Amino acid sequence: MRQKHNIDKILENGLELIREKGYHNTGIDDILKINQIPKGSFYNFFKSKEDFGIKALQKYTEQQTKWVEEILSDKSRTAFKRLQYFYIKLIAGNLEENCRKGCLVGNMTQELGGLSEAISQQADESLKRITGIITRCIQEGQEAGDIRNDYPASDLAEYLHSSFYGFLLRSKAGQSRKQFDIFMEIVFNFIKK
Amino acid sequence: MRQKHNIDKILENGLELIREKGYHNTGIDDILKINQIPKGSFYNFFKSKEDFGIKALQKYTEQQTKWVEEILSDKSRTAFKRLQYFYIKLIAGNLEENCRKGCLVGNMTQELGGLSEAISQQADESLKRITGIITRCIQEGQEAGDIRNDYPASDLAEYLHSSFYGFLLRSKAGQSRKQFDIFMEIVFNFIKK
DNA sequence: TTATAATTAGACCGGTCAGTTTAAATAGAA
DNA sequence: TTCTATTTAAACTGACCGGTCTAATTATAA
Repeated sequence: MRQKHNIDKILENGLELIREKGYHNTGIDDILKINQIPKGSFYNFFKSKEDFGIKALQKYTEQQTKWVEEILSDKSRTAFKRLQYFYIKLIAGNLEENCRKGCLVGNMTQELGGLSEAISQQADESLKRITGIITRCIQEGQEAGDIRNDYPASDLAEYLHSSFYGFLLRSKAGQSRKQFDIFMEIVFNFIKK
Repeated sequence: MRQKHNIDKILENGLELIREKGYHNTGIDDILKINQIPKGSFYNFFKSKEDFGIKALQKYTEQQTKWVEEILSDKSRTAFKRLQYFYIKLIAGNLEENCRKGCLVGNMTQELGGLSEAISQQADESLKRITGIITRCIQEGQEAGDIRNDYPASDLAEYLHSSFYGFLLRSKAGQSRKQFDIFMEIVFNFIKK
């Protein structure tokens, strides 16, 4: 029998809900309601809430990597400028949401990092995928000579992206704009050659 | 009537629970159980779960500030070395807990930042207190000449501490040791003169 | 057409959620 | 001692939690 409901759509709507409200603060019923599906269908597609969480994380990561890849492979800018543009875009999106939602990967890592081994693993995988893309861009910049090369590209990528998560977190409590300015100024001052 | 139960102790035990399991994943009943108190007493001391959360945050911040203040005012080391020592200690404590628990302020900011205005405010207040102490130490280092002075001390403090939260978050998903090494190496390379 | 398997549907399960209520115990003030 | 106010105690409320169950529906294969 062909599916009446669209699993991708269910994931996207649910993922957005978890990103906003958190994992434990989002009930299965909330996900059913926003998608207008009965419970039986949900448990036909996903074997548990945790399973849904993992698949939501995968879906989100797919979307993100696609977007990052696009920006960081645009050869019309230098690698350095591409990275700057990437984080400017990220920050702009965050400010539009009043810094209330953040990143699903970061949020779930924080909330479930010590609690669910399966979700920790998926989060780690997601983070590796993104930093992998950033690493390649930094490598390019190092070879071109606009990014410092006294550190391995992978370390600089880890530094860049992990730091960003810190400022993302900080902005959730308040004073958002200023935090991001400090991040952009200092971090890009450090990596430039 | 004098209190039979100790509010401070209730806060400390409850705070530890929330730090481990998260705010929404910790029930009032869990807090009652660990403290061996009935519900009536809890609601006699705290007007709601949110109220408990705020007071737990305050308690935790008190403890933290006291500890930070102690380390960062030890004049037997240079300001730079004091900061290094502070983060080494912080990281060591985190590794001991297998990076599973993190920081209550960070955790609650992430989980409740967009959801509870009252808790966001308390978290912001807590973060300001800590970065304030770090700022003063950096200022000292700038005057003594071992920390770069081309940025305001407050910006460097914000940079240091927010970045640290990012690495703390990252370590919850995996590869902990390596993340912290990158943090220490790069961040202190940047702030040194 | 009939048999089979996947999907849809929602009532239902025991347990837990934050919070209320009522009453007993206990303290200090008078 | 008596009065009053606070604290202790736990049963209780209605809503919601993740998850199960059975039945009806639907599509495909034989």
